[in-house]
Amino acid sequence: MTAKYLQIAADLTNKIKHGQYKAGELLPSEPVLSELYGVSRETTRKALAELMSAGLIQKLRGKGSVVLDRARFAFPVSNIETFDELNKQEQMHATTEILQFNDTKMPSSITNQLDITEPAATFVERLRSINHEPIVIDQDYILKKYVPHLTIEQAQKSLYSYFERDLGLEIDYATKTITVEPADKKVIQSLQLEDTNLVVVVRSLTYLKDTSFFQYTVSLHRPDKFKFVDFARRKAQHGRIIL
Amino acid sequence: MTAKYLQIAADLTNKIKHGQYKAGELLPSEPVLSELYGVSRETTRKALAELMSAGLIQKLRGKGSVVLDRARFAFPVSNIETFDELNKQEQMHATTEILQFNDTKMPSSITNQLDITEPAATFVERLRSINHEPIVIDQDYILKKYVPHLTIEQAQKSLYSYFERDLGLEIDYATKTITVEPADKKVIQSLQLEDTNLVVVVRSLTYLKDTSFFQYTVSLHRPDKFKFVDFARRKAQHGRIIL
DNA sequence: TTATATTACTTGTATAGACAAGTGTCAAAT
DNA sequence: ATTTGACACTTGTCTATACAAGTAATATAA
Repeated sequence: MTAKYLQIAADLTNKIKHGQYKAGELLPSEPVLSELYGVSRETTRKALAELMSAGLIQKLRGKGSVVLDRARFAFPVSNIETFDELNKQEQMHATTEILQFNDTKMPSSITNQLDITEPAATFVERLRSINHEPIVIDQDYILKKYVPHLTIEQAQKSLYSYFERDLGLEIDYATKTITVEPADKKVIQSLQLEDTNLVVVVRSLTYLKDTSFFQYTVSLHRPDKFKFVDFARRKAQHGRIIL
Repeated sequence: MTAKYLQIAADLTNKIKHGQYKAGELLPSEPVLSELYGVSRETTRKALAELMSAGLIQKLRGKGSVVLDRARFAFPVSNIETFDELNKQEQMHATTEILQFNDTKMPSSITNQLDITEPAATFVERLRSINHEPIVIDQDYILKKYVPHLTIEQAQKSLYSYFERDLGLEIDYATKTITVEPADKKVIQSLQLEDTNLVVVVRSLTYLKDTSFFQYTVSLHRPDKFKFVDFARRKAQHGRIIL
């Protein structure tokens, strides 16, 4: 049973998504929503806090909660985090080619910093293409401790749905860095780079709900196909540019 | 008077920062903290929720709140959002050269999407360098409606401190996109690009607390000096890569 | 007409209490 | 020795209530 406030948040999100509450309009006030859903005001406020942190509404003291216009930008790609989900939702001919698949250890650049007791890992390198254009190379190091029996078939599909649905792993948070770096010849060839030797490198350290580190990913993006979108509130700081 | 839960959050943040609570350790439990600060449990929980969303702790049901190791990465640059603050905190010889400063209108690419009634704006283009190395060009369009009398002296210093401290503007949220694009000759020269003609482009739309749009910024980064760090929880989605 | 209060809304903060649910320990039963 | 159960902890959810503070419209007084 999921919590009431999450159900309410999901319901409100849907209603915004489908235009029942339009950008620029005010949502019903907290007491009204509370009456509507049959919950206390605090529960309603928790639901609204979810929409707030997702950038869907802005709460204005003394006035109400406005629906933000960001919906226009955010929704078409919302909740798409993996290549596989993208493939299903959009009408695109997306393919995944496995370049490498073997046992290895977590790179020392990671184990140096995180004191990992069992560095045994599976390495998967995949080339992702859309409409026969290579877009990105994903290099994944997945700790054997949490995913002992990864097969090449699962890597062909979606790793995340295997982790979460089949294995029940609860992926919770990640730290990411984005840089631009020169690529080696193999990468240049795989991504069919022509005018440049630079690629966008996204490095992700992914953690489970219980704070255990379990996956390191290096994504090499073709610079002309890369776009990163961020919504950031001033105080609770997320993305940050370091000079 | 700032809220109790924010004071508690700030206090806990400091204590984590100064090693009073170390990475991997558990914070005192919610009832204990509540007793310590003399507040109710719900107030304590609000404070912990702040640390949670900042990525400082992870709450574990049935166990407690662990201090995350991310502190190591996040703190040296924490709260540094502007070039001016960076200059003060770090021991770096940072300079700002104003390339352009004039009246203009908000670009049509923006006014097309946001229906702005008064597009009159101030344009500021600045070249930022560290240790005599050019790092980034910032192009700011600031609506006259909110900042009528911007001077070249303020642009030389920090725009944000002028907006927030002097004018009392409450900056609240922003949408950002990061892409990699070819630069024109002027930019190539200013940034002293050699091996490439690509720059990292960060476009920001900045909004006030009352949801009014007031600033558009285009930052052109030298690719070899660019680094973006993000902490993202799985559900409340922030940074997102779009293919 | 203009300024000032009143009033009725809105969200923000804080409290006290209750129960659910997950974790770990230790004792008792098997 | 192993499993089971009770217990004492932890955080998660939800309620009901109260007051503070910001907004906007209206009525009142100057």
